[in-house]
Amino acid sequence: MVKIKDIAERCGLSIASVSKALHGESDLNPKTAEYIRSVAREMGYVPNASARLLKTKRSYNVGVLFVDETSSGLEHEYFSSILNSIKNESEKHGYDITFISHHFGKNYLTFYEHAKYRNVDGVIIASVDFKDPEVIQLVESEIPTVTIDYEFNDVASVVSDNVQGVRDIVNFLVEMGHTKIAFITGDDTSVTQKRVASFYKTCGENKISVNDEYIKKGRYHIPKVSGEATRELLALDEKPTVIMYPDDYSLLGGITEIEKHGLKVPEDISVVGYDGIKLSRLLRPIVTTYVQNSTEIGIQATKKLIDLIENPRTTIADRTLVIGGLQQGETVRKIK
Amino acid sequence: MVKIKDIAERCGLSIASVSKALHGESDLNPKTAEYIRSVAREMGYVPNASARLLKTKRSYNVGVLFVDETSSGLEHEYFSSILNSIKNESEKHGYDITFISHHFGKNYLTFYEHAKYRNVDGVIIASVDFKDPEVIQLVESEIPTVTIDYEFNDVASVVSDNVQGVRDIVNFLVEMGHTKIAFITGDDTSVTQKRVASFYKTCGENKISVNDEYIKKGRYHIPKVSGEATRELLALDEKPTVIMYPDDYSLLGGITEIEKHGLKVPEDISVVGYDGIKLSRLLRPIVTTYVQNSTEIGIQATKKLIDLIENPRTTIADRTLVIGGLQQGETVRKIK
DNA sequence: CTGAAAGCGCTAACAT
DNA sequence: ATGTTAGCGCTTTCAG
Repeated sequence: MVKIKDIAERCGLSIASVSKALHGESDLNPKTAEYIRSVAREMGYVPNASARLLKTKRSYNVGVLFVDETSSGLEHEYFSSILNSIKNESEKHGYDITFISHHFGKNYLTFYEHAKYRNVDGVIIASVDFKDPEVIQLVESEIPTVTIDYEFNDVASVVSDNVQGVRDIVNFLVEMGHTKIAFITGDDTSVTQKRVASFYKTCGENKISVNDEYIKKGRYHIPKVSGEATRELLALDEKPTVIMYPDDYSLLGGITEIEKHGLKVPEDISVVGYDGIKLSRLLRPIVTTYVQNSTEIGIQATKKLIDLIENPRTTIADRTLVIGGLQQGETVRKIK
Repeated sequence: MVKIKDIAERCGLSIASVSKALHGESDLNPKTAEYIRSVAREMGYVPNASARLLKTKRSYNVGVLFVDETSSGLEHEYFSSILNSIKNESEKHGYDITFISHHFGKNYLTFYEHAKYRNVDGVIIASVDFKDPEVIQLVESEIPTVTIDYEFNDVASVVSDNVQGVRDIVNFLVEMGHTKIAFITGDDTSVTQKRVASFYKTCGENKISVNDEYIKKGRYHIPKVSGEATRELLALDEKPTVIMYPDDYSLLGGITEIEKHGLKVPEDISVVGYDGIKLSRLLRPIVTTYVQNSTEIGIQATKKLIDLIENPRTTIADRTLVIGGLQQGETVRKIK
């Protein structure tokens, strides 16, 4: 491994000069600097991030906390897309990514400890149980953090506009003549609470009285659960004319159930998803869904975090709202 | 930040003793060691991976090279699933993951340089252009590497059994009475070459003469391309009775095209995918596809790499074949 | 059993 | 314009 000292020796200069040349400091003869750089290049010099960090306390590493109970957080398109976006944006700024986890090396580390262990400059948190004491420990620590789809007081956040999302969906359904609207929700999280609140509010604005039997508790990304909820809805005396699902995967579970009953989408019953995964456009009929702008969410979160890291004084830990858009699709039928 | 020195001072001992206690060295009074550890715990000590690395040359960091032209490699379920599996397996062994990329911080770094910069102990390479000189530089370097779905001489690899996959598919099709089998391939990679070779071979074994018009060049994960290839196949005088697609996404593009022609799957024409993404089980009809064992691939690759890192002498850089399984599904119709 | 000291590769304040 | 030097936090010989 070639190091600064090697270059210094080869050039007959001090390591300080080499370091300066490599950083383009001004108090060095430009000729000398260029010479040093050419030698460095020729010798295949690559700086050592760890050695640098030890001195500067800056790792140029962004921690990413992305977990769920099933350890398959990355497999949900919404999150893998956000992650991909965080990765691309971070790299653009010269940062790398480190996944924060319960690092079971020799001994158990909490999220915060893991972040310290790897000296990350900041952490982006998404798709976790935000009530977890370890997550709270992390956001309350001195490490800059940005949360995605959740808001802590005084912590920067980037959130997809779930209120607007559900409002857009409901308004669209009303336009299409629907009033018997069922809603299968996701797990009980703040995102879900916002969606439900927006559902009631928008229904109210449209003078639609919500039938409580039409609200079913479901789970995110578990088609089977929404299939069951769908079955219950179909068993009602007064069936809904449209069912809203918590996400596009769940919608598929619902459609399967609907077809089992010999019904067709959207002729006999309409359905709406959420997320706007790529497949929602590939399926026939094209899925009616609210497309979350996952790429933008990742970009905003990363920019915010880097800003927080590099300009702690002038950056405020506010909330960034990212709006998506309704994909009208073909799974909602116009009534009357 | 509490460091070893702080603990040493608090205990009235030397930093050497503290370091030893923390590592459970035997040449230390057990009582003293336990005392030191309790103080460390109480003070909230977390080791500094970078400082340790500087001394030991071990980062406990695994580099992961995952790219494609569109910078969306992570969004393909096959790869995000492998990545998730690499992540989980690495963490189990006390390793973290660093994405290797063209790190555009101050100056451009090659993959190899980036790997050195971050001091990764080894690299897992997947989903890249394996002809890229930078990739070759990396695998030929002193850094331990494992490739996924590609084989270099003398480089450890973990590959999904594409030969068996296509064989299983073709044999199944033949059992179902098909002889007019079309095959839309993926990009021209070694994986594709293996699949095509296996296609010809298996057809031969079944005494089926392959009509060259039935072989179409396609692209992986681009439904539109396979849609077009499908259109060409449907325009033939003697249409195939079944079309094999390079992946499950592409299959959806094909189905869309088929339905545009007023044909139904599988009544009028059968289709087969590849990969076995989750959705392939959620769709109706359930997709007939070959399920690649992506989780196992990730686990094997990680284990191999760590073995290579920790036991360089005794570990051989061989090839590990991971087999999948045919998901019979419902998109292939039995003929006669 | 415990401690002193060297040094990993780098930066940056302080000389010269 | 260039060089000296003191660490960053840790491990690890080698002494005691």
